Parts: sequence; structure tokens; C-alpha cells
Amino acid sequence: MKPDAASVDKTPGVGRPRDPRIDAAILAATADLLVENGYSNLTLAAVAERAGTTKSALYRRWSNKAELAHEAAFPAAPSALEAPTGDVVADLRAMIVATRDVFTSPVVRAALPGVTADMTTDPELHDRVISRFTGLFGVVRDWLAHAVKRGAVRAEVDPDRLVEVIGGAALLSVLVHPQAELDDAWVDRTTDIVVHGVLS
Amino acid sequence: MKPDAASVDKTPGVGRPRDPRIDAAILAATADLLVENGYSNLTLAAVAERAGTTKSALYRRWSNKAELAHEAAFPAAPSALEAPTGDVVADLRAMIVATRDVFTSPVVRAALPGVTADMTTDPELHDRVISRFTGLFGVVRDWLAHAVKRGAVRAEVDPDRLVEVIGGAALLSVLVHPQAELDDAWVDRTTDIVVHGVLS
Amino acid sequence: MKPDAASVDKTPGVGRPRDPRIDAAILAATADLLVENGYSNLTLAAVAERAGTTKSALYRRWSNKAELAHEAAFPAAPSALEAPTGDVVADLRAMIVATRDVFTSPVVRAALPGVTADMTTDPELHDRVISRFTGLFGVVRDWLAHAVKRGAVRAEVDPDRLVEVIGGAALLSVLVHPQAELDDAWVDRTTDIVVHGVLS
Amino acid sequence: MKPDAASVDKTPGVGRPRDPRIDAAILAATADLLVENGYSNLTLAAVAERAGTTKSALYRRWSNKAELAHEAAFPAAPSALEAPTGDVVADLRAMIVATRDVFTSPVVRAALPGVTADMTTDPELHDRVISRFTGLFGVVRDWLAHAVKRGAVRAEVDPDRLVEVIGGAALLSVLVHPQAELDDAWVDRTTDIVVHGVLS
DNA sequence: GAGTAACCGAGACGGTACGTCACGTCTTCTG
DNA sequence: CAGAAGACGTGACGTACCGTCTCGGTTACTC
Repeated sequence: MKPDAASVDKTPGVGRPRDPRIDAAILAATADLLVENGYSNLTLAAVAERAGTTKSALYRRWSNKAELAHEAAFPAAPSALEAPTGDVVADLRAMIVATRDVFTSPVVRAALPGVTADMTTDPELHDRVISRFTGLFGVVRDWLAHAVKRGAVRAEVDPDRLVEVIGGAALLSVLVHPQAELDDAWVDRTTDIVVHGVLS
Repeated sequence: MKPDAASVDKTPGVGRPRDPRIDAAILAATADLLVENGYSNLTLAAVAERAGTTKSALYRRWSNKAELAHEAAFPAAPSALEAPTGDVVADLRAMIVATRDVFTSPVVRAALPGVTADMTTDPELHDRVISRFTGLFGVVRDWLAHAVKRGAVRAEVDPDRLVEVIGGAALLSVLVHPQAELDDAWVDRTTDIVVHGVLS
Repeated sequence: MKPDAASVDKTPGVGRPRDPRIDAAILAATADLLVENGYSNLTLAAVAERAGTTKSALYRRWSNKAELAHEAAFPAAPSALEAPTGDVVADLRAMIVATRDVFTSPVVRAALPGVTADMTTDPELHDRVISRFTGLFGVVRDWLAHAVKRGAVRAEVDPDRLVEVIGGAALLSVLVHPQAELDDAWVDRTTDIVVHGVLS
Repeated sequence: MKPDAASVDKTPGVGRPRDPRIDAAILAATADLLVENGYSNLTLAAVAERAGTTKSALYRRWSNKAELAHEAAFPAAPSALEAPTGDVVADLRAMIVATRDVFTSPVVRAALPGVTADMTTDPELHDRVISRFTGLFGVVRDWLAHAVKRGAVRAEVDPDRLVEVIGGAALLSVLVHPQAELDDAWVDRTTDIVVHGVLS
């Protein structure tokens, strides 16, 4: 992801350059205020003040609250699987742990529902948010293809559904139990279903 | 669920009774406007106007936007499993279909993310929304217990995780693909993972 | 002039009526702040705060700054000639004194240039301001007609020009000398020209 | 009036000299935009763009909007009386015509009220604007002194009041009737009052 | 002919007011 | 008392313009 992704691309070197410290200060202030007050109580004026700058400078970089919040909440795309070990169960468990970690981070927890809500109205925002996770889908798809080829995973498993099942479980769990911590037991039980299914 | 659940309880028979047609008109107008404009663009003034009534009448019945929206979006608690057949695979598929149907209904699609976002700020709303689905958790838990006792399902399966996996998959799918219809192929692939797991 | 002149006429008795104390408080606050800070430093937010109300209530009554300022500055149409005595010179002097008094009032001095400037852009405002003075033109016209009939004034005198000459002299004087007081000497010298002309 | 009057005095010959075509282009663009949009809608950014230059170049020459506008509107001090003929009535009529011509010029009409308004806040601007007309006062004073000495004009006539009466009449007339042209009839009627007064 | 001082374009900066909008509450009149 | 109408205080929104600043690059005088 390029730096300055939310800004309009422009011919560089013309005019006074943007102060990169302002970008960072705004993102940091946004993350702080998200955790402190929640998404719906997040005020762009308050963000600007906390960041030591002004609304104008903020609106020059992000077009609205959701745009800013999702960039503050997901500073980088989650990779979800650093180094596949070849052990299917271990790898899946690692995916689930990584997913759990993303969804339980305080800032994501604060921002996610609001960003999600705004996405339904704003297709541009929707695409921008989703695009942060498309790489992840590819990674899982490749991992799955290798595992199937090795005969470790059934060929019928649809990679997109797998991602949905794992991500959805974490997402729904966070929404239903706002203070739950999704501990190791949660990871174990969820991994168990995904790995073995329900049938005996 | 009793009708008028969100309304303030009042001693009946004192003064002029409320016009029940107004309740219905408001809920219908809310559902319409949710689908047309989305949750964040939903205005209570617009709802009142569309319903042919006024904001006062509306606020006499519901205390705020989220309260109204979730009641308009989930007219009744989803049952998710009408009649268990005893066939584990068929029953699970039926659950997934029912879940899919709830999450893909246009009004739920429009309302859910916004209501979810408001829930994070308003614990009372959170409990009210969650309580619509607690019965469902019990049903699944009972169904699972019977299936385990019959030896049809592995004893390690956590009923809450099962609900999360199924509900989460549908929810995430709807969020990621706003116009997807979640057809039978989707149901098949999702059922496959839940039933058999990924291992070969 | 009807009370509530700036408001849109509406069927009375429907809905909550406007609080007339708010109208008065806003006008008073406007007049105060005009004198204190001048027209260009007049903030509608500050007016609202000083009046103990809010911008919304203010914008419900007046559509912009100029509209409000001119109503605060000219609470009633100046009559310019209370009781004609029949003595042409005395009556003219009284007109000039009245005109001087209007233009030298602190709030008019503060508001007039700004309102005048906004008038040139906003025809609606222009008409509204001018209409405060049309009655005055009629009074002078009638007075002049009587005087001409009595043979006290030359028939060639154009009443509109007469008003322009008197009002213009006061206006220009106030603009050129912001702190001048336009004392009796000023009145005498101006009256002298208007009454006798320059010719010997 | 020297060109470049509003610019900061600078030691000449050091560094790159200013491009005089930019001065002209800015003044022309200002005059155009004043007539098109009026003073209050005049944007310095728009002026710079229309002139094919930038705000920096503009602010290097004029310190603010009013400073620029009054220089664009009054390119030279009005003389008001080119060559006195000795005929009092003819000379007065010539003054009134000259005054009328100044106040009815489109640029002046557009700029004057706004500049006047800003003058009330900015004493420096006030002096600068007034100084454009002081020469004129001297001319009238001298003319009047000669006329009195010849016995053609009454000794009581105050020259400053005379200027106020004539200038004020034109100014007020322009303000009250934004599209009026102040034709010869207007000049005749105004001259009549100033020359003969109202008494019969 | 190398400095150097001021220009020029472009555009971001902090700041401030604008006018709008929706919220949820309230006050009045009418059934 | 319910209902309609609509004003109320509150507070955030996103926009616009102000006048300043910081760039990279460009003229010209001066040494």
C-alpha cells in the first residue's frame, strides 16, 4: 500500500508539499479518539484539535469520517498467515489467531461497526475497505490449493467460503460479545469445527 | 414478542388510546426508507412524513432511531430451524438457508450494519437486539445435544461456535458482496465446510 | 410595519409559536455587537450566544447577516418630520436634524456601510431596506406639494432630489468623517444651502 | 498618483524586478470581477486566476481585498471640475455631471459600497481612500472663494457642505436606484436645488 | 561569471465563519 | 390524553475564503 493512499494522486514537487507529520498526527489522534469515545462520537473537529492541526488540513487528506477511520484502524493489510508450516491444522489455527487478533484490537473494535455501516451507503468506501483484504483472499486460496494437491485437504473446500467462515466467526463474536476476549479456548473450539466439521 | 415492545409501558384504558394504524405505518415507512436510502440516511422526520404522522407520535413509541430500525428490520425472531428432521446434514443445511434468508432480506441488509454500529455505543440496545436471537441459541444447543447423544455429531462441537460460524459466514458474505444473492451454491459450499471440515 | 416582518408569513396558531423574547434578544444582541465590533466582525454565532439562544433559532428568523443587521439598526422607519409647522425653513431644518440623528446613531453608523454593501448583491435585501424609507418619501412629497401650493416653495423643486440631497449629505458626511458628530453648525450650514441655494 | 502606490516600498535594483504586466492584469481582472460578481463575492484567488497569476504575486502588491478593490475602482482621482468657466450655474452643473459620472461607472458602483464598509474597520484604508478626494475639496473651496469674491455666490455657503450635498445626492441616488442612469433630468433637478435652494 | 536577492508558479498551512442538517425535547392548538 | 405542527437547544457537518508559508525554479542586478 502506497503512503498517502487516500490523497488524490498529483504531480509531485509542485507547490508546498504536505507535511507528513500532519498525516501521522491525524491518524494517531483518530485511533486514540476511536478507542476513547467510539466511532459515533468521533468528531473530525476533535481529531483535528487533538492532532494539533485544523479541519481544513484534515479534509484535504480524507473526504469523510469513514475514510479516515478505516485508514486509522487498519494501518496495513492483515496478512493472516505469515509462514505456512505445511501442517494444515497448525496453519489454520494460525489463521484463526491472526483473524482474532485483528478483530479484537481495540481500535478495530471501535471503528469496524461504524465503517461497516458507512460502507453500505458509499460504494467507493466499500471498495477501498475491501481492497485491504483481497491480498489475504489470494494467500488463503494459494495455501488451500497446495494443501489439496498434497492431499491434505478435501478438494471440495471453497477458499472464499473458508475465509468467510473464519472471518465471520470472529466478526460476529466480537459484535455479539463486545467485551469478550476470544481467548485460546475460543480459538480451539473454532479451529475444531473448521478442521473436522461437525460429523462424527 | 409482544407487539409494541419498545413502547413505554402505560396503564391501559386511561385517556385516548394510541392509534395502532400509526404503529404499522411507521414500521412500514421505516422499512421502505431503509431500503431506499440506507440506515445512515434515514431521517426520523422523513419516516414520520412518509407514515403520514409526526415525530411526536413516533417518539412516543420508540426512543430513538436504532430502536425503531431494528424493530422494523426484524419483525419477529428468526427461528432458524422449524422442524428438525433428525438428518444432521439436512438440518444444518436448513439452518444455513434460514440464516442466509435473514441476512439477505433487503431491509435487514440496509439496517443491520447501522444498528450494529449503534449497539456498540448503547448497551441497552445491544441487549435488546441480542435478545432476539437468544432463543435461537437455545434451539441449536438442544438440537446439538440430541445429535451428540445419538452419536451423529462429535462431542467436541461447541454450539455457540457453531452458531458463530454459520451466522458469521452469512454476515461477512453480505458485507463483502453487497449485491451477491448467496445462492444455492453458496449454501452448498458453506454447508460442506461446516459438516465435514477441511481435512481429507 | 407589522411585527415579525422578516419571517415568512404563516398560518398562525399551528404548531409551537415562536418565542417573541428570542426575537427581541437577538435584535438587542445584534445592535450591541454591531456597536462593539462593527459589521464585518459581527458573527451570527456570537449574536446567538449573546442573545442566549442558538444559530438555528436565529436562522429560522433571518436568512443572513445583512437581513438581521438592517432590522436591528432600523427598528422602525424614520419619520423625518413629526409635525410640519408650516414654516418652510423650520420644517426643513427639522428634517435635516432628524436625518442627521438617524445616520449618527451608533448602531446605524456601525451597520449602514455593511448593509449597503450587501444590498448591491442581494436585490431582495435591497428592496426590503429601501421599503423602510418609502413612507418618508411620501411624507416629504406631500409636505412639498402643500408648500408649493402656498407659494412658499418654488414649483421646480423635485421632492425626490430634495430627499437625496439631504439624506446624501448626511450619509456622505458620516462616511467621510467616521467620528464627526454633525453638530448644530453642520445642520445650519447644510440647511442654508438647501434653503437658499448658492446664488447670491 | 504614482503607479504601484500600494506596494511595499523596496530598495530598487536588488533582486528580480516585478513584472509590471502582472500589476495591470490583476487590476483589470479585479475590475472585471467586481462588475461581474460584486464586491462581496470577489475572491482574491479568483482574481489571481483570472489574471493568470497567483495569490502570492497579488499579496506582494496589495495587502488585502479592499486595498486592491479601491485601486482598481478609482484608477485616478476624479477632478470633478476641469476648467471653471466663471459661470456659476454652468460650473456647478459641470461638477454635478462629473460627480454623477464617477458614481455611475460600473466598477465604482460595484466596488464603492464594499470599500466603504471595509473603511469603517480599517482606518488606514479610510485615509487612503479619502486622500483620493482631498484635492477635489481644495478645488471646490478655491472655486467657491473666487465666486464669493466676485459676488456671484453668497458668503454663507460652506464649501465642505456643498461637496457633501452634491456627492451625497449622487451616492444616495445610486444606492437607492441600482439601475438608474441618473440622466440629464436628474442633473437638472439636482442642479436646480443646489443653485436656487427651495425658497421661492 | 558567480552570488544573491527578490521574483514567480503552485499549493498546503492554521484559522474562522459560514449556512445546513438531524437530533430528541418542548409547547401550543385541536380532536 | 393523542395527534398535528412546528419551534426549541444542541452540536457536527463539510465548504469557503482569508492571509501566510514553503517549496522548486527563474530572472536580473552586483561584485
